[in-house]
Parts: sequence; structure tokens; C-alpha cells
Amino acid sequence: MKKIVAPKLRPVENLTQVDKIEINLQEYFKNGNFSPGDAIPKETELALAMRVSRTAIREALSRFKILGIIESRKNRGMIITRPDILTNMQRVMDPKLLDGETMKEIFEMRLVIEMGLADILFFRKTESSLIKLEEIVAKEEQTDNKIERLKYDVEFHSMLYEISQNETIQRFQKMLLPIFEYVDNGLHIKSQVQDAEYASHRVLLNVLKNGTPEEFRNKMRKHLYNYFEKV
Amino acid sequence: MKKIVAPKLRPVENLTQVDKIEINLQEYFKNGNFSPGDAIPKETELALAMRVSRTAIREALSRFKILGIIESRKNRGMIITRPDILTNMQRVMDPKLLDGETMKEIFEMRLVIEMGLADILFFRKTESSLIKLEEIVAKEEQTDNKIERLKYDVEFHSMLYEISQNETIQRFQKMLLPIFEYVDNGLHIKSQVQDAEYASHRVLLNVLKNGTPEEFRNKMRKHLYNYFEKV
DNA sequence: ATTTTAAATATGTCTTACATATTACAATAA
DNA sequence: TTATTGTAATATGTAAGACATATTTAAAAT
Repeated sequence: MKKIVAPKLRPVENLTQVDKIEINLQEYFKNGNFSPGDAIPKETELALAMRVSRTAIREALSRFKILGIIESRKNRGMIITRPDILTNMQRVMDPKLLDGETMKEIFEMRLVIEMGLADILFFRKTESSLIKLEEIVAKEEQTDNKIERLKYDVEFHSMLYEISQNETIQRFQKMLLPIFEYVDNGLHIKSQVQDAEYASHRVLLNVLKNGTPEEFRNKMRKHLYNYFEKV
Repeated sequence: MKKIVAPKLRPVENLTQVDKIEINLQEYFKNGNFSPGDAIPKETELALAMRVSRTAIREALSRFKILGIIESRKNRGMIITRPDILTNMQRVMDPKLLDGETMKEIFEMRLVIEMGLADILFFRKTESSLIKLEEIVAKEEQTDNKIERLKYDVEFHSMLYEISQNETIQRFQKMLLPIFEYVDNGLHIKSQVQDAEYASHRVLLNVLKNGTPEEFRNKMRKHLYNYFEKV
């Protein structure tokens, strides 16, 4: 029997109708030059225009609600809203669902950000913020409890972000915290042995008080690079 | 007539049933210790368990589909999937929908990242990547067309991110490009007058070739700080 | 002029019905 | 037996109809 070899066939498109409506709407929102507050057509009109049922339209619209792109005023209609760029990212920031490679990259991104922050930190540091850092470091040094120390580690770095006074960067860091904790807990990193070069929080703080941005970057590199095989 | 003064009342909760189901499911997914590929209960079971209609369940589930948290194999059931942390952010990254303050903060974040990248760039730069940068700079210098120059500007900085070999950071940059372009186009920034300190792409390239990470950071600061009133 | 009523409207929810892709398994042909 | 084809069961996808309800608008009543 002759074996029939299948010719090059592309897999059939496997999008549901709702998926297609979603794509349609995304285009519509993107190109519509909408501003927050603008009304969009009502469900029945959309259903009529796209020749689908109201059910399907509603399922697609529901997707955009979780993104914060639209909002419905009950019984009045739906409007375009100002989405929050970080909440959606936050929703899916689950170490259990991310792969190792991505987490390593995210951790490297943290390193990039914390080194890049140096100039801003020296520019925006205040007496009170340095005192707060001092308190955190002091408490950290007074405990041997591993969990406690981890807590103060998070607090120290969070405080640095706070000093930046950049809300977006701060929220970005808070969002990534689950990843950092996961990495800090010893997965995907090299041995925790702290070599002679290691820079402690105390060292970082002293540099921030009396040093230069350049010194701070060097110490921060030594503080965090410890977690990498190589950069 | 006596005027009744309303006591301090909290606004009534204004969540729809689907919103509540969404919250329920978010909890369920988060605490369920799911791994990608795991199946979740079928729609009718969820509807029964939550005492709501299948329609409402479907609208809520649909929301998680756009986040990439679940996926449905048609007629077989739904499974947990590995979400992409950046696509959702991308969906809402529309300069028209963001407020000015957020955009300024995002631009500052760019500055932080591009300065923080220095060490990695020097570690991962290659001959071929330097040649590509050289080509971009050469083409930029040969044109006076404003739009062309903007194009090469984007290419230059994109190439830097590429050298980092960090996919996440690269995608982050690509996602923010609309913002950068919007800012570059002259809104929310100080005068474009380039002071004597200004560092060109040519300068940055030469430093990357023969200088140190520290020099690179200084030049990058001067290259980008130009866009700020003060940092 | 002010308040009350009533109608119209659009979203929210539920129910029922059926279509359809996938799977597993039985039936059939080689 | 072995491989292919057919078939039933299943869960999701889609549609349509019905009604609830909050909001708005306008008409009606005070």
C-alpha cells in the first residue's frame, strides 16, 4: 500500500469566536483614540455589528474589564477607563507558574535597577530616610533568626526603593518581591557562601551616608552578584 | 424642616456577581498550588459549587483567559497555563490612557535601567554587537532628517538592551517604547537644548568600546538626564 | 418651583437548547 | 492480529429568551 505523505499543511485556526471578538475589540480600542471616560457602543449594538450573540460579546468585554480598559456603569453603559499598568502583571506574578529562566532574568533585572538607582538615591536621600535605614540595619544585626533576617533584608531594599520617591519603580519592586523571596530562599542561585568581597547592608548604608554613587554601585554589585554564578 | 446629616457611611459594595466570582477564582488559583498543565473543575461544577449560573462562571473564567492563567482545550476541560508576565502590561501600555506623572516615572525608570545595565553590557558585549552599534551611529550621523534620527535613536538603545541578552529586560524595553517615543517627541520634558555636557551615541559607543562601566554610566546619565528638569 | 411617578434604557443574571471538537472504545476491514 | 473507521460520551462554545434592577429622563402631581 502506498504511504500517503501529508503535504505541508498549516494547522487550522483554532480561535474561538470570543477570541476573535477580543482581537476585534482590542483593535477598536487601540485605534479609536479613546480617552478615559469615553463611552463605547452598547452590548446589543456590538453584537449586531459583529453578527454574534450578546453572550459572546459579554464574554469578550469581560476580559477587558479585568485589564481595567473598560468599566461598566450598571444599566447606563460602558466607558473607557485609565488602566493600571502594574496590577495585571501583579496578578500573574506567581513563582509557581513562572519558569526558572524567567525568574533568573527578573532577578538580574532587580540587580540592574538597584545599581541604576544609585544616583537618584544620593539625590533624594533625607535625614529621616537614613535614620529608618539605620534602624532596619540595627535590628537585622541584633537577630540570628533566619526568617527575621530575611524580613529585614526585604525591608532594607524596600526602603531604598522608597527613597527613590518613584511610585512606579516602588510598585514594580513590590510586585517582584515574591520572585526575590523565592530566589533568596536558595533556588536558582549559587552557593550562599559569602566571600570576602561581600558587602553587607551596613556597608551599603555607610556608603549611602558618606560615600558616592559610584561606591554605592560597586558595593551593591558585590551585595547582589553573590547570588549569581556569573553575570 | 430639619436637615438630616448623613452619618459616616461607607459606600455600599458595588461588585457584580461576576466580580465576586473573579475574586473567588483568583484566590482559588493562588492558593491551589497549581502547576501549568493542571486541570481545574469544569464549568458546571464551579457553577454548582458557587451557586451561580454557568454564564456567570464563564464570564469570570474568560477574564483569566486574557491573563493567560488558564486555557481551555475545547470540549475537554480547562487547564492552568504559564502566563506571560509582560503581555498584559503591553495590552494597556497606551500613552493616550496613561497620565503624565506615570509617564515621567516610567521614563525615569528607563534611565535607571540603562545606567544599571552598564556592567552587564561590558561583560556581554561582542565584536559583532559593537559593529552593529557602529553602523547605527554612522547612519544616524549621516542624516539630518528628524524622523530618521529618531529611528536610529530607538535602534541604538534597543541594541544596547539586546546586548544584555536578557529577554525579559528586552521585552520590557520594547513594551515601553511607545512611552519613550511620546516623551522624546517633546512632551513632559525640558527644553531639548543640548548643553555642553551632552553625550552623543558616538560618545557612548566609544566608551563601550574602550572605556569602563563607570564612564559609560556617567555618559549615559548625561545622555538621558538632558530630558529632565532635575533628577 | 419642587417633588413624585412612571416609562425607557442598558447592564446583570439565569435558563434552556444545541453545536462541535476531543477522547475512548467498539466495530470493521486488511 | 493490526490498523483504520465509526460512534457515543463529554465539556466547552454559542445563541436566544426572559426577567431583575439601577439610572436617567420626562411627565405628572403637589
